[in-house]
Amino acid sequence: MTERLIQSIERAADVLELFLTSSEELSLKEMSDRLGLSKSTVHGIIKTLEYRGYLKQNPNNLKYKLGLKLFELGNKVSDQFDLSKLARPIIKELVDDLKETVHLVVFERGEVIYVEKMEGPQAIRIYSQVGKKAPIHCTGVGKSILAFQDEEEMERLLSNTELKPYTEFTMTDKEEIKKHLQTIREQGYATDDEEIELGLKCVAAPIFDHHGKAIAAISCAAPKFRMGDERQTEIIRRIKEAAAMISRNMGYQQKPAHV
Amino acid sequence: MTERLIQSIERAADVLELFLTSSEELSLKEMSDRLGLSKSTVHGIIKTLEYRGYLKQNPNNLKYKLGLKLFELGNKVSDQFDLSKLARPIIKELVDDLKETVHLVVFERGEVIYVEKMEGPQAIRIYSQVGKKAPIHCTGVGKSILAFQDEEEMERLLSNTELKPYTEFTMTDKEEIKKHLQTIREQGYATDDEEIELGLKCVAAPIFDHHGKAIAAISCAAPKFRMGDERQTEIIRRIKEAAAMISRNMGYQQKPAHV
DNA sequence: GAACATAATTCGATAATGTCGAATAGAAAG
DNA sequence: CTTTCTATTCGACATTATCGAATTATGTTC
Repeated sequence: MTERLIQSIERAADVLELFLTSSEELSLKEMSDRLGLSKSTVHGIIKTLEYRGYLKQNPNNLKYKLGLKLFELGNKVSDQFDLSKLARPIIKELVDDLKETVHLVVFERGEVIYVEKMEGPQAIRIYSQVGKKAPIHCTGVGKSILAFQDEEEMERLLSNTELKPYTEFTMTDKEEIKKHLQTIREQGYATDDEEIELGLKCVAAPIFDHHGKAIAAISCAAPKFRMGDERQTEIIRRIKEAAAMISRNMGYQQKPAHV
Repeated sequence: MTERLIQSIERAADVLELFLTSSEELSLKEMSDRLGLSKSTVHGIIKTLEYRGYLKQNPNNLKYKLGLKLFELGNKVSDQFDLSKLARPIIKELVDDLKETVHLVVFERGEVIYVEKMEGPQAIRIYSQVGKKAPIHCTGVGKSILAFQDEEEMERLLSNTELKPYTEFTMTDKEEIKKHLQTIREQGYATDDEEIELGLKCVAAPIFDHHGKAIAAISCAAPKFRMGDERQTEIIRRIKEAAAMISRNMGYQQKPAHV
């Protein structure tokens, strides 16, 4: 298959994706510089995107930011995820019972992305990470998905990722992580013990599609002081149960080897 | 300014926006038919969008749906809304005190779109409408924004909108609505009494930017049985207060005529 | 399981369209 | 008011997106 991709659409995508890495407004010049394209080219792209509501120009400084049309489309996406729809009531029940925050992530194109979040009543932070990428080496969800990929994919993912240390407990050695993933595979769940944020503990389990591929995960996050051994055991049970339930609803039949 | 828009980017936008009106997956043929373009043209567009993560092909039926990249971008949008960031803590306080669901909408390009939602503990429906359009003639937020546009804009909006009846209480007569908007202007808030959904009452107030233009609104929604006269008066007070606070933080100075 | 029907994908030729560099207009800074 | 940015427009040209036809894949019926 000779990819016959359309240049100007790719460039439009390049423009939009500039905003993923910089949280501020961008000027035409900044964009054309960063993309290595002429100003007039980028200008044409930008004006088209603006006309369609994908970008919005700030009249004060003439800079651009992402437009509402993307918001509309973005919110339509999760509607189209059978997974989200299907998982939502199960997550709701988890939150109601455990009174802690539960996340749903999906794994696509080598990225783990938060798609759903329900906060427990005791939630402290209101800041959402929905729509953001989860690091694969230091989150429960990332590790539980990683652990159930085939050897090749796992290797590829670990190599393509900067194993950035978030806290003093973050594992940054590839071999150490791979050994740890083995344990996760055996247990059927992953934990994150202050590996991404001090004081935060997480329990996560993978969700399988009908092919048996780990395509998503759910996790329960709580401050460390509310995640003692006994309670953690209870949460592990519930998270594994919920993940298995969602997997089953996704058409996953076969009992996994690790159960 | 002769618009020099880029055709293939516009067509890519056309493709994506097909998904806003149909909630199912779409096949290549459906899309090329609906757009009146050749299959190969649309195919090129689709494959580019898929390659970049804006579309995703379902391997079972070869149909396409929106991709995760849009989800990522969409969630980045609200980060860039100063408004959302700024309003969030104020909304949070409202929800905590009133124990009811509060919405934030913004008005852009002639559309009123839900951008933020916080549910009270007694919320019944978990289904979110974030990212969706609010009808302007039968929602508190829609009406409160409408009421504070200039005559010309108001007329234009009312004419371009199908005044669809959602319940037996929906106002569908343009003149009746315009008269009602006058009252809203005088009061500084709008209510929705089962106009969009039976059993649901709403109180909303507009938010003004530094030019004094109504660019957003917040509302509090509750089942009718929890919105008696006395409680409604309290909610009106709180919603107006919150909207005024947000407006002030947006740089709105001048006291509006209606206060 | 073969034959048909329908849809997806690829290919080649062509004209249209997106691209660039230069010119102009518009802000901001000195 | 001049200078220096940056945003925007314009004209010419070659690239590139487009279409229709051909091919491959899928799934449907008997």
